[in-house]
Amino acid sequence: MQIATWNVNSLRVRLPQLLEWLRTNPVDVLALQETKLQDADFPVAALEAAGYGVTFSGQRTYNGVAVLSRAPVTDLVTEVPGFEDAQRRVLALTTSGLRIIDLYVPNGQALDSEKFQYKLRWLEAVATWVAAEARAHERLVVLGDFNIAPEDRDVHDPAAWEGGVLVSPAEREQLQRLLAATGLIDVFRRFEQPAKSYSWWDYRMLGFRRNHGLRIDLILASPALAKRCRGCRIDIAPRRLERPSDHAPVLASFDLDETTRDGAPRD
DNA sequence: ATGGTAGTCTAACTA
Repeated sequence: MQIATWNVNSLRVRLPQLLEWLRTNPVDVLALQETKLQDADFPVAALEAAGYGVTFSGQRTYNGVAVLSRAPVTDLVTEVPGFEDAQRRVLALTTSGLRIIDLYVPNGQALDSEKFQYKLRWLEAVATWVAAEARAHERLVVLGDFNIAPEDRDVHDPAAWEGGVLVSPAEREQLQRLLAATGLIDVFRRFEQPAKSYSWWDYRMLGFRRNHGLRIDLILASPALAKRCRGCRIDIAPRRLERPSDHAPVLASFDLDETTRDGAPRD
């Protein structure tokens, strides 16, 4: 079972790249962010033809999340309980025995901005919701664009970023609180990784060519699922293409067989 | 000290 997340920064622009990527990376579940499409404009037919069911919560111009899945979907949620929000940033569903929560965390713009306060309030509400989902679902994956680099090793130049959004103590603490409250695990760090591994590079200042990136796209798994995670990697190939998204996809593979070859339960 | 690029939609906002 392969699961991935990709902030495509406009699904309309990136659809050809997405279809090509799915051909060579036939993942079972793909969480998308920043689709920037109203539901009526979602490219249902093209993705169904590629072998995926589509579930989406869209908005014109900004935000928008979607999940592509090979297996049927149930129990769709597109609102954070008790949190009024016109912005389409969350999508939860169940497929293949897994609870999937796709998140597009607010960027926050600047630490002294109204948008940063919104980011913190949003994270607070989402943490409460995800904690409830974690209690209800043993096999939970929370993935997406978190717009938070968890640690300094996830930042190309921590000194240059100090005092900025994506790395500030306030939002990092919110992320750590979410992990502590839910037991969720950042599976990327469960495996040996190349040094300076990032998932997002600014379009400006030759960010990608100089590997001036941040790792802000995460796959979090519940303890029961993290135990079954067999790998996690960032695929930077799409970031090299003409007219790329500023984010690269992140993939994780899970071994969900209930038993080993000799029939004994695996743990 | 500021700007650089991309997407949406042609003005300015968001990232």
